[in-house]
Amino acid sequence: MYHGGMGRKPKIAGALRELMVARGHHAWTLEELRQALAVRGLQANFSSVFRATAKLETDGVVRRVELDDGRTHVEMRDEHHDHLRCRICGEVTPVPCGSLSAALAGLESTTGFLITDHRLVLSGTCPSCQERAALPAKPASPAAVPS
Amino acid sequence: MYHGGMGRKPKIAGALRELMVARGHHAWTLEELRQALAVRGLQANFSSVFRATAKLETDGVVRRVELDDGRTHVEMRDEHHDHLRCRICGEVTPVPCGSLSAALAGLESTTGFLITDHRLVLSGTCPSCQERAALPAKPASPAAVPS
DNA sequence: CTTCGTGCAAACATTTTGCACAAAA
DNA sequence: TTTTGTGCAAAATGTTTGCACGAAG
Repeated sequence: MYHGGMGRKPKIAGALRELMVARGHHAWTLEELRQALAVRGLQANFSSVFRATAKLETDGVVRRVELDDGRTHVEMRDEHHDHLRCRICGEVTPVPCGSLSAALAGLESTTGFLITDHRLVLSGTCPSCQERAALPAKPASPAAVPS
Repeated sequence: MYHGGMGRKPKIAGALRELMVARGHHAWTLEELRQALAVRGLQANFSSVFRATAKLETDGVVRRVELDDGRTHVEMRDEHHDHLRCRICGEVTPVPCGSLSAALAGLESTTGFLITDHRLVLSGTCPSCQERAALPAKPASPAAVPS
């Protein structure tokens, strides 16, 4: 016995757009999107999130990007940018790729390739995690410093 | 009834190294490696290729890179470089990333990130595929020119 | 003996699709 | 009615691990 359409709270795709334009987070995995919807009171199935984002992609609203954690991420499709990902906290920050353009133009002429797209994933440590790493593990227990 | 060790033709890892240093191909998927071994007469199991490459990675001989086709690729670990991938024929060409270094240094100071690694995947059309696309589908049927 | 590399199968993680069905048009 | 969006289950895809076992030391 199926109960698919259920109450069918109107729309997942719409809620996803609201979520993603609200920012605070930049590149979402499908599971992150599903959980964020749940927090907002919309219990959606993973498949539905998958299909809703697929539709948003078709409509040109979002773009799918592969960062380096094996899962696909979805982001709003504003102007092109690259990605800075902190290896410690995992947060993804967009960065403009202006300084790259010149380098790409040079590559086109030296390689003969027609470059139609690029994706630059930068890995490193974000400022907050650098601070955290610089501090003793806890001021309260200075003897607990690991190395 | 298992017959695991079989004849155990000496070594997969060694054969993989030979394959990969021989070049002609740059970034290999595990399946590509397995097939290439088969052509050379070494029937290896996918898992064995997986583990052999894992070992090579641990030994610092190869590196794993995620290009944009969903599968993991393996490449020899010489100096760092970026990747040009043709969207038509799929061939991957390494390119030096010298011109990028300056841009990265600039990003470090403007973002506060400590950038420890990067991966640039360029997509486009390689020279051969550009030629192929520019030609009429076949010289024998000039009326078949698409646009 | 122990260690290592291997084949095979199964587990695992993630993405995608098939099907039924409710709501909307 | 048809179309669309949905839940659920299962398939598809790619990666990883468990286990037996032969070869090497």
